[in-house]
Amino acid sequence: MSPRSVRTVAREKPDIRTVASLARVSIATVSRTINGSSAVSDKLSKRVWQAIEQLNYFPNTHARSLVSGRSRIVGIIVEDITNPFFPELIASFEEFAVAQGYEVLVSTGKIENAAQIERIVRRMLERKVEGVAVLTFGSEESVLDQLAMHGIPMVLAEFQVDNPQVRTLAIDYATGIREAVEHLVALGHRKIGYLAGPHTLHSAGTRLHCFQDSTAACGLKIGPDWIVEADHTLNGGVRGMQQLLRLKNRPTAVVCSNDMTAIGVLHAAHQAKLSVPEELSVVGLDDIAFTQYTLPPLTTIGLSRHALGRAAFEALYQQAEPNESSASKPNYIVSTKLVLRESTAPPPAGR
Amino acid sequence: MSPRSVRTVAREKPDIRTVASLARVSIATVSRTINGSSAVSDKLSKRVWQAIEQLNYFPNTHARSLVSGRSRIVGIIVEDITNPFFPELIASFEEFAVAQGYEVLVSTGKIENAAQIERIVRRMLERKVEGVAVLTFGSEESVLDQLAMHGIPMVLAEFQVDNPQVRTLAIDYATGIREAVEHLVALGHRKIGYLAGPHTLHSAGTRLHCFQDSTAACGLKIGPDWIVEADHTLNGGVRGMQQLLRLKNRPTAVVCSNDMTAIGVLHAAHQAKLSVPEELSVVGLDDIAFTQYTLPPLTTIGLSRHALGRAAFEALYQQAEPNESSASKPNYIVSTKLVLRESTAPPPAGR
DNA sequence: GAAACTGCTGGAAACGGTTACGATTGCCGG
DNA sequence: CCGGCAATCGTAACCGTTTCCAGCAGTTTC
Repeated sequence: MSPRSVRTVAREKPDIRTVASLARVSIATVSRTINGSSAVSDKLSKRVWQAIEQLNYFPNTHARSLVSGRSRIVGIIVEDITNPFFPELIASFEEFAVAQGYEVLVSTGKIENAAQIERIVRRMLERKVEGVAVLTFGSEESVLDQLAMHGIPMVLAEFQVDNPQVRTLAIDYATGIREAVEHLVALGHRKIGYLAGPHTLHSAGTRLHCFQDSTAACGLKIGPDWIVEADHTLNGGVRGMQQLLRLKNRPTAVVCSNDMTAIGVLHAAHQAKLSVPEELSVVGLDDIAFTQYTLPPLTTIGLSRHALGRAAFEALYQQAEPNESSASKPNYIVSTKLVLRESTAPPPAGR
Repeated sequence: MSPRSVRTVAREKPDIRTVASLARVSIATVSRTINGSSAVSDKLSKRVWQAIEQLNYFPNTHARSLVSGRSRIVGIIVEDITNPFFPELIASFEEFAVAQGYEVLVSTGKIENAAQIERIVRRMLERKVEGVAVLTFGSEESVLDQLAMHGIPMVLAEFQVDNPQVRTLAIDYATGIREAVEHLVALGHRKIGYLAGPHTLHSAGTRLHCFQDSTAACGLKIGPDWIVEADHTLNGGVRGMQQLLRLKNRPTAVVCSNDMTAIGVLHAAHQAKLSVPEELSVVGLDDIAFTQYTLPPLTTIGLSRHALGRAAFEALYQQAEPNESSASKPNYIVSTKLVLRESTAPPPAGR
């Protein structure tokens, strides 16, 4: 009738049966040639592929995962979509997942109460994910427990857990952070402050330890009020810096647990008429894109979200794919390194 | 044997059959009470819910969508995950989708050649999405065509298309942009530049038109080289501003097609020792979180990603849910408004 | 008091694949 | 020429739901 019906007519979606009959073989053979699950003669295989091509056929994912029990879906849980680090991490994770024919189910949004946890676990379970990457704050241990209870493989960053279903991605914060404090020390700084991440976040803890180790190794004495806990947000950085500014004896440099914090610090310093880097040096961590465009451009410890996303997916993939010939359980290591820009300089003359 | 086996034992996942036999009813009845697809007596209904509760049962999504033909998955396609606007948009979209029991399939990543388009369409088709929100650059028309050809409902921002399967979200850029130029004019500016988005992006086109209409309405004459095309990235903003700076007669204010561009402008101005806002006023568009923390904080035209994400999902939902009693095809409107911060001021004395 | 409805309920047939199992074929050595 | 074995293929069972259809009470209507 209407012309539009022509455009959307799209002849019936082809069956596996359609393919089989066009190729004059059984549906079992079609399935086998598609999945390579068992040998098919060249002659038939050719006919089948030809029919598939001709019909523009592709298998119905739902039927497939219903019978095989494998969904080819992996989940990823992050909390702070506002920090550009995470979108890029998700994008990378997705890239590798899609390349292997997996789809990814993303859960963003803070998770604060039992109902939300329940909801996330439910989503993952309903769609029968084959694994979940948990890259979040630390408040989610109960998510881990529930997922583990259902036997779902997981991977998490920088947080050892005794469950064999859980793999840990080792991130070498130590190197980058050491480079950063050595850099500051070389510039002449002796009083270095630290804006930590939330104590609930495990990776924030290891970052802090790396900082403490590095300063100790350099023979620095770090005043206890030079270390203040922020929350990895812009505003947290502002407040943290304001707290440092109230000190009578304050640091001449401050390293931050992430870039968002550092950008907040820049803002707070400017408000207080403190010029960076002349009167205060600051270094961030993550190397998000914005750090190149702050005033001044931020010296920061680079951490590749691309590498992290890849490692996260691969760790999952290995557990999901039974045929993957590696009984090994490699310790994925993601490295970090200092990238110098313009937010660091020697401390002001009077120390 | 090992203690761990206890933790992951997780008795067999309950069937619909398990529920049925525990409740002493047929599986048809269980299905009906769950879906409310047809009346079930109170007595049986109660027994069924009780059994569900007791077994901690939930339906197998794959089986469900195999037979029903409905996947309860919607897709969303964005290109620039690096612009914080989009992650927040995705998060909002996801929030509303999940609230309605939908799952969302995200496709990020630039789409530049036919193979990538093919890949995206394939992903959406394989998982049988019930609709797709396309919020991207303009280069993807062939994605639209292919999706439309398969009869998949779509929603896109600010881009009219003649296909009835496609709904358009109207975004009221006019108001916010008018407020912005009126604001600048009130401050005394008469020479206003514009850093446009890529011409391939339709919404960038309408933004530009709004700017031109507003300046015309104010009786301003805009020099042709005051309008330069950027690409909505940080670096694009830098380059665009540098181009404006090369002009002998350059604008005293510049409005940008988005915040990323504006932040780039701030950076370029600083490099050129131009102080904002004293020597140059700049206004962005989007109101991403970072604009509060730039130096100076950016005056920008706010556009709620929350509202946009909601509108996008609802437009899709309406097309997907047959029972939704609205034959109406509402024009979703998302509004914009100017938010004043510190990047605008009267032009320097000598005009 | 039978016929015609109404409202619930259960049996069984799909949905579109994968895969266990058996059947068929071809090739080989004896 | 025959038995045996490996390679290949087809038949049918199954995955966990939804839903059509028929059955069966309990009412209502003549």
